[in-house]
Amino acid sequence: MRDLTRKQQNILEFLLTHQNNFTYPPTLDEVCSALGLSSRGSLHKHIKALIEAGLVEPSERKQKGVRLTEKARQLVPSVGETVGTPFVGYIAAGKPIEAVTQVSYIAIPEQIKTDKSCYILQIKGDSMIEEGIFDGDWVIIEQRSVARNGEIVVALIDKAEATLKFIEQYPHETLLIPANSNMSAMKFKPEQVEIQGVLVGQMRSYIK
Amino acid sequence: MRDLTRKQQNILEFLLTHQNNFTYPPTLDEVCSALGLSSRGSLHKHIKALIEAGLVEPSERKQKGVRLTEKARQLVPSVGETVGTPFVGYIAAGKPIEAVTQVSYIAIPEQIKTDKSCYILQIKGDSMIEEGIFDGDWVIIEQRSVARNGEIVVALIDKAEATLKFIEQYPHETLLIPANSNMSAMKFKPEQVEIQGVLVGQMRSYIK
DNA sequence: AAATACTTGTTCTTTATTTGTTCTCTTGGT
DNA sequence: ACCAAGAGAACAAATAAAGAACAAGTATTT
Repeated sequence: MRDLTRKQQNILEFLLTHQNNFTYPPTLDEVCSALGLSSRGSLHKHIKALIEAGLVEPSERKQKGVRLTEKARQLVPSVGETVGTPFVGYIAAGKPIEAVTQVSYIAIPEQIKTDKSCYILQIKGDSMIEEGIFDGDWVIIEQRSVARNGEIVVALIDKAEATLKFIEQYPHETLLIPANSNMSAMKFKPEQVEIQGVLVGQMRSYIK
Repeated sequence: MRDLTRKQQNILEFLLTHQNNFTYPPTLDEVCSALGLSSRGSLHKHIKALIEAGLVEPSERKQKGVRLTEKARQLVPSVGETVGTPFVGYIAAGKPIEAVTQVSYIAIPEQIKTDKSCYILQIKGDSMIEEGIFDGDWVIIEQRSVARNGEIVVALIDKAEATLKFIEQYPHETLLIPANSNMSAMKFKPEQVEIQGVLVGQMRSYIK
């Protein structure tokens, strides 16, 4: 195999960590937007290098998307190490999730994630301050659409605002409860609230 | 091998540690920022010395980062195993650090550690609860023996008790201040307090 | 089925950014 | 004076990005 540049390794890593997130192999455009690129042409050059290295199936102009070879799949990083978890954006109560232009991958320890598919958000705001979740903290969210009462969830309200709150669901209403005594619980009809994930881990940096 | 200066040994040490935590070698700029240098040019002089000593692969102007030679890797047999940051034990205010019998290594993200040598402790107790550090949380500590006022440190008191607190140091006294309004600050003579590290990161699991 | 519009993979050219390298100038310690 | 070390400027090659253009594939409409 010929040497890969750093960028090419990044792309390979992206493909490896996301082969489960796509139902079909992603098209060049999809990979582009996932990586924050705006030109298919730029990406294609990298893909070509991966094809030459025997890591991506040659596609012969068929529009089948980017498919990894068996060889690439066997590459998956050494023994039991956590692969990267995508850092997808910021969450601030009362606003939609603000996606980062370039999704980055953070290798987090298995202790603070689950074996289901997880993603990372960074907190803006103080609504969960009494739970020890501060402005600037990262939270690891397991992607799912149902939760048990008392769990902390990423909830999308009226398909517009995202927020991180405790959830309590009753037959005719759903409560979203902050952990901040200056704020009060909010009441919604169940169909207004869409669960986008459940909190499974948290981390914070004290540097700078 | 010709003699290395102290600085060159530091750089070699960094490179040896780095290779365990990342899939690709660092660029000169990355090494610079890891070591607190602000000039690539200065660093390059040292790298050149390491190349001459046969410890770093010559790079022939390719942008491949600073790669160690096989010879260099064999210098440190132990690091091959010690991937990650060591989890060394539990810290509870008023007790010595309770070391775990078997040290384990956890791969933690760069974001919550520094490039210096770090270790992990698990918290027992509530003395830092208002800082969002809860019972059961893990904290990442950078090993050093000096701290600035206002930093959170692992302090060993009278060579007997370990504790995690804010520190304030004055010429004739040292204050250790909890983040829990039920507890009060403690006052010591400077020589009673030995700093064992400074808090740089924290993480928490919500999985039962 | 044929005609049409839209996607997708591919190639190329141009422009921008990153990286390794070399130099010169300073600083601080011995 | 000597040395290790650092800052910073300058440069060329390597790498990456954007965008235009095109053809073969796919989808939609007629």
